[in-house]
Amino acid sequence: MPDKERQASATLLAVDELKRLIFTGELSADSDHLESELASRLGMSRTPVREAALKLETLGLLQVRPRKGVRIAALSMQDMTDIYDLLIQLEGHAAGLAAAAGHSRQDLAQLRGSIREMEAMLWADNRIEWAKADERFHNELISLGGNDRLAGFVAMLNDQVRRARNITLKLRPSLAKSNEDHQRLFRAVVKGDGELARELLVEHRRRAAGSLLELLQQMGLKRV
Amino acid sequence: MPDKERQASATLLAVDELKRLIFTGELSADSDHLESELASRLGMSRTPVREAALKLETLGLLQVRPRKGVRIAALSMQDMTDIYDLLIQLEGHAAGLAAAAGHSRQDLAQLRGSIREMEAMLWADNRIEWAKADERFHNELISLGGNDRLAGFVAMLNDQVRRARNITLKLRPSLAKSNEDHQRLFRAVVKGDGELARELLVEHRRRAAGSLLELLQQMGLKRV
DNA sequence: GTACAGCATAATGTATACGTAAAAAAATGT
DNA sequence: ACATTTTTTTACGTATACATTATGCTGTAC
Repeated sequence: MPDKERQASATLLAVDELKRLIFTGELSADSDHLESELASRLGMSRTPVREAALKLETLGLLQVRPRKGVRIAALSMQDMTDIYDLLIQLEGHAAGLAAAAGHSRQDLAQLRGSIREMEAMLWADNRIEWAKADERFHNELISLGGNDRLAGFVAMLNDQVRRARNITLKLRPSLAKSNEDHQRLFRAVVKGDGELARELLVEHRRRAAGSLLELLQQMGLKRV
Repeated sequence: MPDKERQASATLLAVDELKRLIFTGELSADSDHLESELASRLGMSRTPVREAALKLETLGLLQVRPRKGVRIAALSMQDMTDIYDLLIQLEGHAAGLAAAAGHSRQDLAQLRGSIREMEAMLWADNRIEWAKADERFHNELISLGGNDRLAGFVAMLNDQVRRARNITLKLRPSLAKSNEDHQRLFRAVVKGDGELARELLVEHRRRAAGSLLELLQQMGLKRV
């Protein structure tokens, strides 16, 4: 059997790599970069880099500015509150849909698995892996809602705040409380109680958003 | 003074023009088009057309498919219900924010103007202009909510259903009922009652979405 | 020393060229 | 006649070349 993995296009590689550079902060917020510079950095010509930049622009991660190159988007506190307000509404609605859809225990197996994983990582005090499992849990829940566009919007907003979330991840207190929330949310979904699932999700996210914003303010970060 | 209007870039022209062709149906749903074909049609080279296509792809209006050209996105009934479900949530939330923000009568002048315009167009039986004023009203309301990303998402979803909406515009009954809704919604916003504004918006949109979907089903359109 | 004009420079926006891979067409054998 | 292999064509993905235009610098005038 020949190589199974298909040859990814340079443009898609550029999208992934630029995202990575943005999320890790290697390309810092509000910094400018020439297309040619990024191209040589990624080992390709300007064309795929430019195409990737245009995609990332519509995703809100950067701006392509005439003759100024690419500017990595930074978020003000207002942006952060706007994004979290939206995220809470969208995820809350999705949680309601997921619960109301009446999924079988089989459908919810992955969700349960993510919760278990989070518990394990909590014990192991591994925040990185805990955060990954947390995101998996939320993504699975949203998928169970069944509205792909909603899931897309949520993914987009999550990408926009990923840098900020990474910064504060190490400092956030009480991941244990988070795990309790997930347990209760899961039970609400199993029960098929959409309204309860929605409320629990909203409360859960609201608290997380609040503590994240507080942390950023304590750190004195005006733009992230 | 030299020409004040700045020379729009070919890529932005291509975006606008392709949007227009998609909205009017000149590029019909599920149809395929070569990049070179579109380029000569728009009187430019492949590059800006391709860049525009990539942008429109992330906006959900078409797909760029390897060696098949661009395919104009068609919506299934499921897509339509997903989109309207999302639109209702987002606009409802925005209406609540707009009302709760406690805007002055001055801030609401444009909103009032759009309502007046709709009433006038209702009397004149001009559905095209009525629809434009209707969209203006909704956009202004959302802007008053103050969350630009929310407004962007709504605009994106509106673009995705624009074709379908155009098709059914001529057939929709009772625009008068719509106008009543707007009046009541406006009063709720003036009063600063966020919860009421939200409910009114949600009901208003739900009914409109329901009748639109019903019309499409009656017409036997599986994909629009 | 300051202001302005003209020029040089640099980076984008767009066009074009080209290699590659997939699809279509043709040819060959059974 | 049908299946299979080979050839040819086609359209994209990417690289490169070029034109355009903003920006900054330099020089000159006041």
